[in-house]
Amino acid sequence: MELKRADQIAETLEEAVFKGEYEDGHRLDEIKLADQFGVSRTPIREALQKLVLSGMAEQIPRRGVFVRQPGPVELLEMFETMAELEAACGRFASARMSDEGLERLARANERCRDAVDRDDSAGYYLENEAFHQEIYRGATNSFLEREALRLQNRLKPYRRVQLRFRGRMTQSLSEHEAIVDALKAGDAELAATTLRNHVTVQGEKFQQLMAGLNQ
Amino acid sequence: MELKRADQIAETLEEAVFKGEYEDGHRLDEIKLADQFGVSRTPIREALQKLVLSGMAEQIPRRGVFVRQPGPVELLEMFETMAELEAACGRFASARMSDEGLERLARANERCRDAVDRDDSAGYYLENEAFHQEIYRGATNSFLEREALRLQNRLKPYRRVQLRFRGRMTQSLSEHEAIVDALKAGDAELAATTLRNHVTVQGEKFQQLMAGLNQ
DNA sequence: ATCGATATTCTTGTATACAAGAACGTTGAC
DNA sequence: GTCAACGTTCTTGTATACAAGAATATCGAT
Repeated sequence: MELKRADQIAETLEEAVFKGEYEDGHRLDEIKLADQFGVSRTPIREALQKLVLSGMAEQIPRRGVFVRQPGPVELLEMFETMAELEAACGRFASARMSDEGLERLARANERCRDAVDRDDSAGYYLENEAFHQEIYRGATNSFLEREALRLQNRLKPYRRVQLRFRGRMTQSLSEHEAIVDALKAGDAELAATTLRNHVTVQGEKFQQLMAGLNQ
Repeated sequence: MELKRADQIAETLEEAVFKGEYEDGHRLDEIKLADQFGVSRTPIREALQKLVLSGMAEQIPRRGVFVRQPGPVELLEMFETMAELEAACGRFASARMSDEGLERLARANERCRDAVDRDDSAGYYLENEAFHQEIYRGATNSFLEREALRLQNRLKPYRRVQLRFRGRMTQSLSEHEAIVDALKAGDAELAATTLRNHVTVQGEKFQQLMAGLNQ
């Protein structure tokens, strides 16, 4: 389906905020953006409203729309929440995932292993994402799946950095195998616990890296 | 802070959708709404976009904005997700809740008991809401607290009906006491389990009532 | 040089206009 | 009577205009 101009612009702006092209507190100027995109202010205003409602910017009435990059505390909280959502997905998936789903999950993890063998962190990152999305799908709860995808997407720029730690890909793969085993065994608690710990480690690695950069 | 007109209209429309004033699939006519609220289409369009982005309506480009009342399956999924979010809040709160917070929680539950004694389901409903919000706060994770509040608010029209079941208030109160005990004991798993079960029962009661009405 | 008041400029929120696409009604053929 | 094509009407998406409020600049007094 064809997106209207305002929606296209919203996607472009969200990507730019993700990439850090605008720093925290930057005011998104309607007139400048209208010039930049070659449109009137109306679709720009509509696009900015999307950013505000998704939490990537905040609006102060009659003052403007300001970019909001999450600080370290908020990121920690988001990773904690992501860990709990993934644990919930794992719990449901352990009972509800079909045999086909388990097959796809195992294959996604094999592609993760191939990426580790190649020392390919970009490939690992993509296959890791697909691995987790297979579990969200396996929870067989569309609402929870959407919530998990939304937060996974929100944390995308930060999830990547954890792979910079030496040995993290190998460790992550090992954790994946424990997750797959728990799901195959139909062990709800084990699936929940291994997933929660797996994502918690992601958040911790991120915090450690940020702490290192700020010194 | 003073809300702009568009935001005021959005709140009014959201309340109307909550209350079921618009049935599922109803097209929200920009021109009619502009007349009704005595404004131009511009703030109406902005308000409608809020409804779309919060999931209460869907937009089909160049066709219009249509109200989306969740069906039974989606409601079940939302209650399931709510149960998992509350379990997560309970897990964190068991370790992080302050003594003052535990005091406030116990007092909120005493007000629930008073409402049961009066056979006051409206009062119970309000105090029950405050009870749960105290646990969200006690999780000491602002992001998770906002997510839980958002879904609690979304499920508001449906949570109320469960109290129509005979004996449900007394049962709910009993479950509350188990929750308070688990939090006081600092038992993360018990807190999570009792909260998850408590909210799952809410969802189940709702389904049973809907099934009865549809016959 | 600094500070407060006032004036000016700029940006936002809303109103209105217009083009394009969708929905609906009418007409003619079968 | 039904269906397809065409014409008309209505609604949406975007452009532009304007008023109001916020931000910034300037000027005068100390």
